[in-house]
Amino acid sequence: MTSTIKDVAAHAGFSIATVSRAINAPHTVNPVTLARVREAIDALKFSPSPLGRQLRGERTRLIGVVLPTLANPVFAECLQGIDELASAQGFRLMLMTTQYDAQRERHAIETLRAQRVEGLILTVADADTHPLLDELDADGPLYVLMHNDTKRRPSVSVDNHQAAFDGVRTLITHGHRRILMLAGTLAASDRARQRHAGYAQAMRQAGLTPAPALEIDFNAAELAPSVLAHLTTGPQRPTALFCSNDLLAMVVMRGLRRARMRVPQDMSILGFDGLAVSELLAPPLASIGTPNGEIGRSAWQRLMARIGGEYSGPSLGLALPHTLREGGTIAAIASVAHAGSAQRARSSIAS
Amino acid sequence: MTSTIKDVAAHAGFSIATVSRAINAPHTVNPVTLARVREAIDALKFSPSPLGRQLRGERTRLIGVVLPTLANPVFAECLQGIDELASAQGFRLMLMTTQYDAQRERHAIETLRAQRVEGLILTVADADTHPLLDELDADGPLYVLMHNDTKRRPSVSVDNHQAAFDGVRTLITHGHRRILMLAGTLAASDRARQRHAGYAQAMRQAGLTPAPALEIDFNAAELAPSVLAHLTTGPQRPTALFCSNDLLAMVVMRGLRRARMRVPQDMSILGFDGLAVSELLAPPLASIGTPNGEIGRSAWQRLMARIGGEYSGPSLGLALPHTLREGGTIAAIASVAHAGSAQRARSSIAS
DNA sequence: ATGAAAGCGCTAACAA
DNA sequence: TTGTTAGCGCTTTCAT
Repeated sequence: MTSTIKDVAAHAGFSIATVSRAINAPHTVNPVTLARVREAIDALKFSPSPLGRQLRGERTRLIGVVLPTLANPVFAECLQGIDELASAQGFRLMLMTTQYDAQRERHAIETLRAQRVEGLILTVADADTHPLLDELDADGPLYVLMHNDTKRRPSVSVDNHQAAFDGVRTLITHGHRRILMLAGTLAASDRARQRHAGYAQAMRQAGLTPAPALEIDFNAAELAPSVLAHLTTGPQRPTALFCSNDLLAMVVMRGLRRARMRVPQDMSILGFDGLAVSELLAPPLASIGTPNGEIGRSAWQRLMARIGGEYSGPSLGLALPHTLREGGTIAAIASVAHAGSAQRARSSIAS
Repeated sequence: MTSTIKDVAAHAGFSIATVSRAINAPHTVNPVTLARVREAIDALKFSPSPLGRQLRGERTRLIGVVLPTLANPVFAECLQGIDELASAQGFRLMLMTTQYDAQRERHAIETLRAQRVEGLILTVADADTHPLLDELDADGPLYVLMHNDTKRRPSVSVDNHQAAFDGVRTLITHGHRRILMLAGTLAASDRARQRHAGYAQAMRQAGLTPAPALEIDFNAAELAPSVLAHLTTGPQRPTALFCSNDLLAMVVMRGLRRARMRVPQDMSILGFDGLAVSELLAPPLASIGTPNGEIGRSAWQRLMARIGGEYSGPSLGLALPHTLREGGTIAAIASVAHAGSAQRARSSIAS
């Protein structure tokens, strides 16, 4: 294994060039020679070092993947999709996570670039205004964005605006009028903004007034009391929450339950991501689903197309279809009106 | 960026050797020279190609990670832990997943080895009988196993036997006597066997008869009718289920609910993994927790120790402490006895 | 303190 | 068809 092409050449009694050819262009070498070389390769358990090839300026067969985090299954699922195709096609993946930090995004890209990856698949905080991406556009490597829904750069995503619009429409259709949007770590991201825009449009179109997104630190795993109060008290309290991702929705759901609010009777909840696990909740979380595995695979294919030079210039941003999973966390507004009965039910659950 | 050490040398007016020294051993070069070289480096935005270094036989600063899947957050969390330390220490991670397939395990290891990784962190299906690991011991890169609980090789895990024992003890303490163990894809893995052994020991110690683990394909996302029947009907039906992982537990929980079984009143459930998401269920899943991030970090540290030559021979298998998260899915057996009331409750929920 | 040169494993002209 | 040779970018003797 630690043997080199030289060893094989010596063992087989030919030059290293012949060995190289035997490996890379078998048809150009005499069958008998070929056989001998192969024998030697087997005997020495030789496998050509990618390093030599890579340095030689050949294709490195290395793809860099930059993700915010793996703690969110969304990205783990994307990565899974990428990995499927990558390993099937003999590429190696180099992974870096950024924790949504611009500094780390820069570092990751530079590291990967230094490693001479042939391409990059990335999810960044903000795709439109990212100077790094301009640099990549300028002198490579080629990249495809994932989950960054932008028209200006090659990307695979869903139409976040439309998806949020559809979801909020559904809430409105169920009779909700006081709908609040909750956003997590993504608050500063392009996705969050687009989702909020979709929410706002749906609200306005129904003659309702959109509110700014309420930012939640969902790593805290506990809902802040002030937030909870905001959600649960007062005559203007929302009857439905649109959460910018499922993890957040799950945390909120739990927080509400602890405050003796019933979901969906006292509060409807709509998530975003369509995580497999969130469907296992009781009731299953209603959520706008993004085809994560497919997004990963699709990003891979686009990247390969770009690398192969068959890049279709016109369609920069590819939006895959989103789905609307109607779980059990959306109630028609009628059932919310009866504060009295909700009250009763609540106390019956109490401790 | 695409500039080489040569360009820098030319630009600075020194030889490439001096540039190399300026980078790797600044103190050995004249301060004035150093300044000039650095200037050139900045001007050309030069960063040394890892490829050259790697080929030169230097350290590649590359670590391979081999995991069964990323669809299970357990591994995503481990990877997250690894990545934290790796990027902090300037290492690059090369990732491959195996889908629990021995063939792919082999392929992954060979690929990574060919890439000249300095070390390997892996989770394999069966650590004890794995011929590949013997090869690695012989002349592979150094490795550390993760979540493979074996005494024979360097590994970081929990004591699966003990953990399962503790968990099942708790079920028994709650009065359960007919406890069944359910296993998923891991059925063939060393972990699953150890967990089953722990289950069996706890059962026997309480004078109960352990049953073979019931194998469930939890990728199906639906419980097979035959399985469901097995769990829910007959006088010998179990009152508690010990699931070999949380994902499985979640699927089972949902399946039971659909069959109008209440958790925990009609069936207690104990999971394994302690996933963050499973705690967001209602009720929160009782689960034996493994410190995944910590396992990842710990595996990293052991690997670094081995690579650095400070390997502590004696303690091959490191078992991190597991936790027992007592969620809401375990009921004392008394409440199960009243089949009548359960029946009533069930029908009141019906459709 | 600096430079010249060899070589890591490999591929691709170019020769024979 | 096969061999010779020149690098790819870098580090590292060994000279100077």
